[in-house]
Amino acid sequence: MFKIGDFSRLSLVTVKTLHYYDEIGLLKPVRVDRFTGYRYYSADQLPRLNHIRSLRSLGLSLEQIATLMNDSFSSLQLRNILVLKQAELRQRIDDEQQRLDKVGELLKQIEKEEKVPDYQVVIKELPAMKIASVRGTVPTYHDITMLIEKLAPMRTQHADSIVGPILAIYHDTEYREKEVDIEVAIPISRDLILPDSISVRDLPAEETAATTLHLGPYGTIGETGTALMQWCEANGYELAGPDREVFLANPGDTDDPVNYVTELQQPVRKV
Amino acid sequence: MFKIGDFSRLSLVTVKTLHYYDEIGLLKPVRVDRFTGYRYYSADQLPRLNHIRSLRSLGLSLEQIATLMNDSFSSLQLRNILVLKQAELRQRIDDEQQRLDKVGELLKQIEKEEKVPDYQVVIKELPAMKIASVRGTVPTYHDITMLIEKLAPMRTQHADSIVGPILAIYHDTEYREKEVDIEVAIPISRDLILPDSISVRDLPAEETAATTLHLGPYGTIGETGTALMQWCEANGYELAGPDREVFLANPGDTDDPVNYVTELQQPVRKV
DNA sequence: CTTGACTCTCCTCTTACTGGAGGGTTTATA
DNA sequence: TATAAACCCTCCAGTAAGAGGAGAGTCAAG
Repeated sequence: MFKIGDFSRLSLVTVKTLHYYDEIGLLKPVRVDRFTGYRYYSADQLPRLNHIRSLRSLGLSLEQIATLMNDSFSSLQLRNILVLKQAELRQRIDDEQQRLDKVGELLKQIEKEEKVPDYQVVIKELPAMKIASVRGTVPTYHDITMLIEKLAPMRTQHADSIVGPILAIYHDTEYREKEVDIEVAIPISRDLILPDSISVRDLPAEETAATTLHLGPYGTIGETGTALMQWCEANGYELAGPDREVFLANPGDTDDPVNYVTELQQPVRKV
Repeated sequence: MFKIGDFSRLSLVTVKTLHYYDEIGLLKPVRVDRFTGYRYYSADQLPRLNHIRSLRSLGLSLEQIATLMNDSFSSLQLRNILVLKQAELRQRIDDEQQRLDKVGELLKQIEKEEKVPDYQVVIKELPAMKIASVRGTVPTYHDITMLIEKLAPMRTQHADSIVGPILAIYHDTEYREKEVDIEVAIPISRDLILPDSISVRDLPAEETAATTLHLGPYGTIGETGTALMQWCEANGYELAGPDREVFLANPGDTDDPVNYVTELQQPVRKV
């Protein structure tokens, strides 16, 4: 029988860890002195401890290890947990790899431009969503309100199905001041039965989009849009689909135009 | 100005997270009502929050982000932190990949044998170490004590340089009962000036070794060794170098032979 | 005026330990 | 036999980044 210090040296596991394993019942000393509280371990416990450390080095949690070792661990249980762990590890490696790529790109940008990149523009993924929308060609950008009004019944009758802020999709492939082809949409959670004027469709995901926020009234939104396009060009992206405006905070939410928040989204592709 | 709930919906960041960022001073609301304690955010704070989330998605800690954003963040600082993160991510991916490989191997073994693998045998890496040693051919295994005695001055005069338990290396390429070529060694932390009978050398690392514990007196250590060899053969490893015995708990440490602990180590290579 | 939606602070919980304070025990030495 | 060094104990606090919840106060609509 060894005192905890000796056992620690034998096993190359710290005393603190042994205390902890005792506390959670994973590895209890073979004897505890009733009066002094001293823990005594026997050499036979080394294999169990090795087993624990071995499973831990695979990344299993102590809880998983405990279940494995208590329930007269069947190989089937072990297999299940390992398969789970395998999936988790694959996922994690994937994530970390993506992060690494992102970090690398950012670094390249810094080296090249010798300055901090412009965080006003954020590259992100636009998730797929189901939308209720009206599309039409209106005389000027301003007349978008006509389209928005057509969606009014949504707000009143299907408020509980709305899962996101209203947005506009600009279908013109070129910029134009007049006769603009706009689709106004509201994200919904499920198919709805709606008047003919409103259609329901799936808006597909966009893998990468350059996005930026426009704060305040809509008067200067054109400049913000232009700046976004320029950013895309300057950073080696090409436009890949109709751009969107997401009205995060709009006249329906707040009274003071200074509080309006709009996200401009431009799907892009790395050239 | 938005109440925290609205700001949370705008930014897609939970209220709890905003509370936390306020608490650690990373993003303070633009106004806090003196009487109700209600937090009010302004739309201008969205870019900063986006910036924070963007850096976090790269895996930076909030502390790092805070320094970056407080110190009127220079691109040089950002670069340094990113390079650091890059190295860390590479390391992590490497580790996880190794874990994944290990898990995969273990799974294959389970599928094949339909049983829980034998945890008595652990595959691990033997680190390189500097040793003080004596090597000689002794009549029988038992006479290893003669060699150990030659190392006695180490224990008395250089006790503070000893960094591990005493071990034996069996240099015979074939098993033999008599005239055994043994090296007895003690791991040390630095070069020492020693009598001619004791030499100092670097013991190289072994990438993979099958190891097992032998508990109790040395009488049956032969059987344990044989079992280890058989395990290697059965599991598709071939022997790759002289085997070792590490005397984790030996007559110098404990009186009762039942407490002896010896680790048998056999360097191997996957065939 | 009430109801329901929001918000506040404060508390605990998460993993697998590490570090330390304050106090008792063992063992070797003088 | 006294004492010092080494060893051991329990209990507490802390880690990162919030999540979850209790209990109480606040706000807006009908």
